[in-house]
Amino acid sequence: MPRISPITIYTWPRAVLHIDGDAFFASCEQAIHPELKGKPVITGKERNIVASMSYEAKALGIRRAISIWEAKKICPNVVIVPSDYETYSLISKRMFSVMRRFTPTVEESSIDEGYADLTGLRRLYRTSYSEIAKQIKHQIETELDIPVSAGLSLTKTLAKLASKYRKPRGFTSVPGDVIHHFLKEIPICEVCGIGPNTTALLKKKGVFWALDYVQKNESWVKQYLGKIGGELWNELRGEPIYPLVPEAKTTYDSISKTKTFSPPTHHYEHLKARLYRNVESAFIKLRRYRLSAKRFTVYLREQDFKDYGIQSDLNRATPSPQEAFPLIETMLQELYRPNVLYRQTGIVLSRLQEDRGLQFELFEDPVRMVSLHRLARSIDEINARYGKHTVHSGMELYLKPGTIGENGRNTIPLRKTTLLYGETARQRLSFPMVQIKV
DNA sequence: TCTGGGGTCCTAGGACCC
DNA sequence: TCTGGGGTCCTAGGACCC
Repeated sequence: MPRISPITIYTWPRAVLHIDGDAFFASCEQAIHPELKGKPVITGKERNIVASMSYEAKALGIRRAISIWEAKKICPNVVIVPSDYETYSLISKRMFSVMRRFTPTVEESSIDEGYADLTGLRRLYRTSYSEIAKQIKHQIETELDIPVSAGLSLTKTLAKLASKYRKPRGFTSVPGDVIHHFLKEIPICEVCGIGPNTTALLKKKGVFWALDYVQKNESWVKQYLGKIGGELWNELRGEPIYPLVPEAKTTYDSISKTKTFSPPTHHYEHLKARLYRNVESAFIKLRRYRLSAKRFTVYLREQDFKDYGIQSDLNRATPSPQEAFPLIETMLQELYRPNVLYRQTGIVLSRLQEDRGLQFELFEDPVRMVSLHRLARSIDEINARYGKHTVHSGMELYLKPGTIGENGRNTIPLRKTTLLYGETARQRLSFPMVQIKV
């Protein structure tokens, strides 16, 4: 038998560019409102938590996830703006379109960062990869008026480390022959994929820098860190494992909504109202993507930050919260302990499928099903026109302080346009309301 | 790090089947 | 008295990311 020799595939080194917006949200605000340039700016007013801060604010010691109140204490004249996600995603789209002018292989990894594969473009532009990278960065910064940092190297992992290396407005190129010099200066915890737990483990094994890591052998890292450990080991050595994924994300594996409230409460109806709000929000998003959900996970977070969840499936995926509410209420009852204070409710929708309209199970009431689905669509239309949660579950009235559930009163100040549906609204309230027959 | 919200992926172990 | 072996699928939970 003749020996069959393996086919050798020769690969050229890739040139991967990582572009990362510097203080992206705050920079967008400064681009749109030039009078804010040079000033400390923070976004996140609507949640009372700093979502993003300009470099001026960072210099004063303001950090992410602190409260707006604390930020004000640090710097009384800090400019506080609500997050304007629509504008940010518009600027984000323009950033990626600049990158796509150079190459179609662009991956949008989040709103403020992405990768571009420049491999092979040297001939086209008759210049080095570094020069092409600098051009892309320059065009983004001048056209959009926002600062970005750029990193260029052989793999996604290296390119991302490179863009982080000098910030803001930095550019770092790490060609193959200097990788080890570069990794000598990178603490292992900075590598994307190495979190706090893995860092702690590696520290015990004497690995502090990215260079220590790549100097271990592959079986060692696989033994301690599994598949991901091996992948990162290769990526850090310049061997590409992770491909660029140019397709835009069009669907989800799961959709969740959680919200923390204070003060914590042990009041059952209040929790239920919070949870129903989460559920409705999650379903709104679900329907926007034309999906339906089969699995539901209900979470309660206790005062000491312990989470308890419970999970259950419907026999068929649904796009309508009405169909899920009975199940969700049962799960909540199962989880709820009267003497515990809770600070957060949450819902996760999973086992998502494309919503292909209605398919009836035996024994189901088709008329009711059709009504429920039409109700959901109508609510979407009304809410699209008049604002989110204009029509919402009557259960949510428990969220208005000083009304039902709190002191037995059942009158409530409503927005003129507030409509209600659901059992609670019909049964418990005596004021005029729009009744929707289900 | 005194703690917000929304995601993805990996893995060990159990259930089940032949 | 001793007690197969292997594959697949599913699940819960952990870890990580922005």
